Amino acid sequence: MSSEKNPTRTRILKAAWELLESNPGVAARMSDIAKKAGVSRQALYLHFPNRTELFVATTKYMDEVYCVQDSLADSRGATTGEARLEAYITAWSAYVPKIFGIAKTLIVMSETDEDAARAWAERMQDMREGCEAAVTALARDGALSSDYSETEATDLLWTLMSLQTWESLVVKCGWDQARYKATVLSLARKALVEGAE
Amino acid sequence: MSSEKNPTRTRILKAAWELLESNPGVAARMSDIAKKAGVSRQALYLHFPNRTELFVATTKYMDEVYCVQDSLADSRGATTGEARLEAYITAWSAYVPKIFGIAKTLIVMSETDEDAARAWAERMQDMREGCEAAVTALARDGALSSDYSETEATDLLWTLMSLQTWESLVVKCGWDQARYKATVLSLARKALVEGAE
DNA sequence: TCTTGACTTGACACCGTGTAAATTGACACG
DNA sequence: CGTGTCAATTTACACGGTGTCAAGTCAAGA
Repeated sequence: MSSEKNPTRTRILKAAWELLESNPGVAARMSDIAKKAGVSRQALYLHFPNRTELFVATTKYMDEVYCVQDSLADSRGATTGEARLEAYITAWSAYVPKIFGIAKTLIVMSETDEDAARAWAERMQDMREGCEAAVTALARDGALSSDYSETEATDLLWTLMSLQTWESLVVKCGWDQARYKATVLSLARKALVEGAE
Repeated sequence: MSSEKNPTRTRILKAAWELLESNPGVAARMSDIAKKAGVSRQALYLHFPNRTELFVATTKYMDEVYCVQDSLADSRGATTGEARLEAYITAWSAYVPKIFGIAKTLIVMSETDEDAARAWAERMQDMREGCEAAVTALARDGALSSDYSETEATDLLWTLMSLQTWESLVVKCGWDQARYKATVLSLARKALVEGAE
């Protein structure tokens, strides 16, 4: 939608996206983004009130491009709780590497910037709801481990699936995506599914 | 040792410590630290070449105060691999909350500061060696799960025990320390120990 | 032709880090 | 007693990055 509406705005968003993706965490400067977009630095402030809001808008733009809702919603089709758990972990695993660059930047900024913190927390809340749904489905099946309450199980799953865990295994330890996914899934099963091997 | 040697230097270190502990991640400014230490901002530069080095020195000062080596070394006394795993997780669990404030700051700084990144990576390397030792002990006992190579098992344990995992469960989800420790231990056992329930 | 809106240029204020120079005050040594 | 030295102070400034402001350009459209 916004692609048609406002060409330079999307040009800026794409520039920000590429920069954040190519070196995650290292917050790109406004002048870098402007240069990449072929636009003056001040033009950025015509479209976004400040740096943080530009980055937040970039994440929203990405969600739009990759129809996030659709891909994460797939897990809702699963019948059993265990199938749902697997479907959700699979969908999320595919999503994480795409958003890592910008997400990492937002996480780092969260430490000093209130708006960034709120924006990021909101996204993580959405993700948490998916975890919660999987846990609830497990509980409904009577398959949830007695070691954890539903809330604790959600906390744990949410932590296992966090960007930080992905970063640790994939980026820092050099695991490939398939190994990562299989391990998180296995860990989640062993911890949360009653009687799992 | 340094406590005797150089009073103002340690006063600065203590001030930095307190500030970093009270609001983790939000990198305290030099002027804040100076004010807290009751010293001019410029005096800081007489003792430390720059902000990063001041923070790195603060972590070393903390290690000195809490004899880290001693407490982490306890796990070496354990006979079986499983006992060693438990001892190491126990020791580390007790240590994490103490260093969290400053560690978080260093992690955030790592994204933009080369020196901070190196200093932090070095500390994490030390921690990793402890994980590796526990995994090796498990393998020696023939108790290491066949799902993972020794390297992978070390990666996984290292990730489970990372500050990020602690932060997610304890800070963001509000778990208490005992619950955190029990869960990480249980997770590590289920994942890494062959035939663990 | 006149207007409007998007964008540009150039200048500037603000903040935080790091550097530099000149000054004060205490203490030790001959 | 003066002298040197060392720690710390004050004041000032350069630099880089964000965000603001004012004035000017330029093309499209009524």
